[in-house]
Amino acid sequence: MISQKSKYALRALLALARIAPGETMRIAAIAARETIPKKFLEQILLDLKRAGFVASRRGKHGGYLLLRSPEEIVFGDVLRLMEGPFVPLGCLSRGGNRPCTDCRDRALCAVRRVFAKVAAASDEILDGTTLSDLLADPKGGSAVASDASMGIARSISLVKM
Amino acid sequence: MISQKSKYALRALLALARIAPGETMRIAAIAARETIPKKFLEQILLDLKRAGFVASRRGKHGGYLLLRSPEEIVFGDVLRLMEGPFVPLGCLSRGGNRPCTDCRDRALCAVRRVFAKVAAASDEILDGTTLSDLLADPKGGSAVASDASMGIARSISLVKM
DNA sequence: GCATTTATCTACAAAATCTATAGACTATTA
DNA sequence: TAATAGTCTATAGATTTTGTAGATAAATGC
Repeated sequence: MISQKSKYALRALLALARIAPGETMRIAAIAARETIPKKFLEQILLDLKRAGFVASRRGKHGGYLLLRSPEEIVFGDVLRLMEGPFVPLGCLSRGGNRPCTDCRDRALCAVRRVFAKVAAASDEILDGTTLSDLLADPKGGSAVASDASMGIARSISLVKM
Repeated sequence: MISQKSKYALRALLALARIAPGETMRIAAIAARETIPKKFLEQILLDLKRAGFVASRRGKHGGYLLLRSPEEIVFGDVLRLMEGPFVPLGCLSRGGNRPCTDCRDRALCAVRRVFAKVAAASDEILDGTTLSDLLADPKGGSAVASDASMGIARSISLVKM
């Protein structure tokens, strides 16, 4: 389950993506517009700033602005910043293959292997979607085709183990 | 991130899948074999029992056994039992389309749409993997092909929105 | 310079969730 | 009827999440 913090971060970035390039938006304005607790949002924006997603200006006419263009702001990057590695198992940190501490036999590793697939499939979507995908087309979201019905998922190609 | 509880549940089921059909395995034995706190495992097994995955016998020579065959025990079902709906956003309960309470504008819905894809991709893997997949082939896990390298994910076909 | 505005920082607190433990109880078997 | 093994309810400790408080620092306009 994604945290409120991540959701707030994505919404704040989307709010900033909607203003004119070079302009700023105040924390209070973002908070009001997106229904986010202001003091909580402050911390989130600082995290986003330290990670280089946004910049800020102080004083009158201050506020926040995007530091990268919406095409360059990838969902997966934002989520990994806010949540730590977005993986279903602790031992599955991005690219890492270190065993879990309580992984004594093949059984757990088998479990791990399944969740590695889940993580890879999630990353594929999250790393293939940027802010601009959401701005451009309210129906779409990423380059991935989407025309099947809920229960009838068919195949995923090339999921890394 | 998957909970310890789910991991324990899957490991316990795998342990039961490895004994001869019709035989039982005691809680204490499962706990020792899989390094799971015994009293915690008790609760987990009760949940699994109420959901119809396992049955139990009391008294001497009692214990637990699988109620369904390993081919019929689907990862996704176990996880949804232990974790609630395995989706990245609260408003994405299985099949449901009810809006989030704080989903005021298109922006958040756009966020929601991306995570719907993630949920669908996860479900596809988790619902396509059974206990028997793990028992049969320690290298495999599900029917999904897996031969790409980590960073080079390519395409996912037919992810439901 | 001074007041105002706005972001920055550190610490803390309330709430929820996760993980696990305790202990009394019930059913089964020998 | 004693021993074994699952059942049930309550609770406690730890961690994480979510949010708040209050002081500080920088920029701007007058």
